[in-house]
Amino acid sequence: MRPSKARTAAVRAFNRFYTRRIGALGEGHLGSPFSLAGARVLYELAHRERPTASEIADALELDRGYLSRTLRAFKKRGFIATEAGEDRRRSHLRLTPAGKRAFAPLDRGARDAIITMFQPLGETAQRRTIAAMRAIREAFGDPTVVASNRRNLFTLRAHRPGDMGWVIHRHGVLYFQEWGYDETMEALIATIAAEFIQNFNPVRECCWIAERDGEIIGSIFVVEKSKTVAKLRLLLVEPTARGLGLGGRLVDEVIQFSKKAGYKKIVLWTQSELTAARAIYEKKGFNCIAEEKHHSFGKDLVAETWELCLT
Amino acid sequence: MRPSKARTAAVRAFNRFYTRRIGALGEGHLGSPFSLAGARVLYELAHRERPTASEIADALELDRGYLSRTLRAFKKRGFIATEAGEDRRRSHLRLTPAGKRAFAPLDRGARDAIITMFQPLGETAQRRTIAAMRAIREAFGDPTVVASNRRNLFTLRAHRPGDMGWVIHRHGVLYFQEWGYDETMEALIATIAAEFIQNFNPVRECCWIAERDGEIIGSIFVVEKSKTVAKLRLLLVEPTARGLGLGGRLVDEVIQFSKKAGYKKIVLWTQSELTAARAIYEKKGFNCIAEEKHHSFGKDLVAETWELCLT
DNA sequence: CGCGATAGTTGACAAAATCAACTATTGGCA
DNA sequence: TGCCAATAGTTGATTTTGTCAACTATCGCG
Repeated sequence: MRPSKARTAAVRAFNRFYTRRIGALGEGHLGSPFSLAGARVLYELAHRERPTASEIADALELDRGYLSRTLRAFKKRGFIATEAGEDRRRSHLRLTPAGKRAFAPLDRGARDAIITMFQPLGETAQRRTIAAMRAIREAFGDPTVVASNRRNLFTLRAHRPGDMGWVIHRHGVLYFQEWGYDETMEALIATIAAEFIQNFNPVRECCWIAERDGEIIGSIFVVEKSKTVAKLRLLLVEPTARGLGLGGRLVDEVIQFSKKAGYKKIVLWTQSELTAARAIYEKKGFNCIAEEKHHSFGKDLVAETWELCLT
Repeated sequence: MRPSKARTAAVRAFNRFYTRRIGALGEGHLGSPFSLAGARVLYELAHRERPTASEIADALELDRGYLSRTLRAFKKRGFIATEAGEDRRRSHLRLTPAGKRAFAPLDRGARDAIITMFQPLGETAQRRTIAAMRAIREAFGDPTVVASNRRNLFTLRAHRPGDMGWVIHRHGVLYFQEWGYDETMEALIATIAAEFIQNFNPVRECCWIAERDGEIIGSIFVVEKSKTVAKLRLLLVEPTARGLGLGGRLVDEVIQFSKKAGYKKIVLWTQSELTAARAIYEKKGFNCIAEEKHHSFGKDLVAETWELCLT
């Protein structure tokens, strides 16, 4: 789709803005004996497995002759070692310990520059900015982002202080935005989360927090309902993380955990209109065993109880 | 706030990605007889009102000598005309019709490059990308904008969906980080917040959320303890917002509201070690009327009850 | 008036980048 | 097998880009 004039203008403004910003923080090579190009080459050397010269030239879109000279200078200074490979035209490059030492302050410089740039921002602003950067990369098909999405590159971990609040917060915001639930919904979630912590039994219960780029993108809980029945709760997937199969993965974790913990059955409570979640439950073998109309969260809803027999 | 490792890494990845992208679309000067620097200078000349050389040098962060030469070349080619101003040291620059003609294809090139880049994106992706770009620009906005924000200090508002979770989240994180409270602390906060929503009586109870730049920086609650006694709860000020007098302001709101609502007394419960909060209560006229040792949140604590008579 | 600051220019250089020619290999194919 | 186009990397020559410091002309101000 052809972008409108206003959009092209906005992009150009952003490009100008960001060109200056990147120039200002200069990849951290300012004050080091390396040029921007040199710093970028070192970065590639540090982050690749025995790359060839062409590989780096392609990655950085550098002239091969120019790169050759740069590499020769590095060799002369003892920063890189070469190993002949199968193909004797090309040689594989590798940072020597001295090279790593030379790169370290540069790397730190780049990190510090970013820290300085981010320091003044608050938690929300930081999170928003990171999300925005990710969105841009995704939009323009940055292969690494796309690949990381495709490979389901998120991590699951146990809960930590702050997580319950986060789960409550996001439930509140998302259910309000997407379905118009009022704040009593959030109160219910808060009660559930509080109970979870207060009665937490690590052998019989579990919570998974999904992260990507250090940002929480989803959650799921399983709690003991009775000796033989587990209850799945608080499945949440951030809008920006949908389509990765995260929801399914979280439910899988719950099923696996419940089996290992010796439960015979998993039940869950949801609303009929939450179709995305229902689809996941259905796919994982859950059956809807009861429906009930009710008025909650400022809406007329149909509650559903689903169950999955583990035997 | 210091960004986490994951965040710095994400920013670096974005910078690398965007450096390449900007390089690739090269401001549209590719295929034109202008260098990147030349093109940028032309752009500034085209979009400013009779700028001086220094103005452009500052805007583009170019060396004045270098710029001087670039401008001389443009003059020689008839692209710019100079007019002496009041101050005879500086002269005002202006694109001649020939200069405009020379700039036109360049400008078109830049636009086309962006159109090509955006073309494959659908409406939603485009909108999201533009929003993301704006978010980034805002986040790193001009120092002037930031300064003006700082002068606006903060705004107070009533609670909305998502706020309870936020309050819980930040209590959990901050008490953990600053005092080492474990997650049962967060659970308690969650219970309090849930109760607040569930029993909310707007005539007798209130919640204030403090915002700055659309970001929550503090909270306070007042709830009914009895007909005559109000209870102050969940006073929180973000570390980044400390020193603005926000804590005092929030307590003032509570006192004012409680008087208006006809309470005779305000009480609150806190821990002896939370000195910053204690200082505020003391300053506002509260007295500590009871102390009690207890073990909670994974720590040995001394709980205190404070009260303020409103009569 | 005189002095320090500002705008802009210039020369001398250094660094960065480009281009094209060149060697040494490789892989494919008749 | 031997030939040839393609690939990886190197090198020389050159241009472009950027930096530094010195210099002129003007301004603002006590």
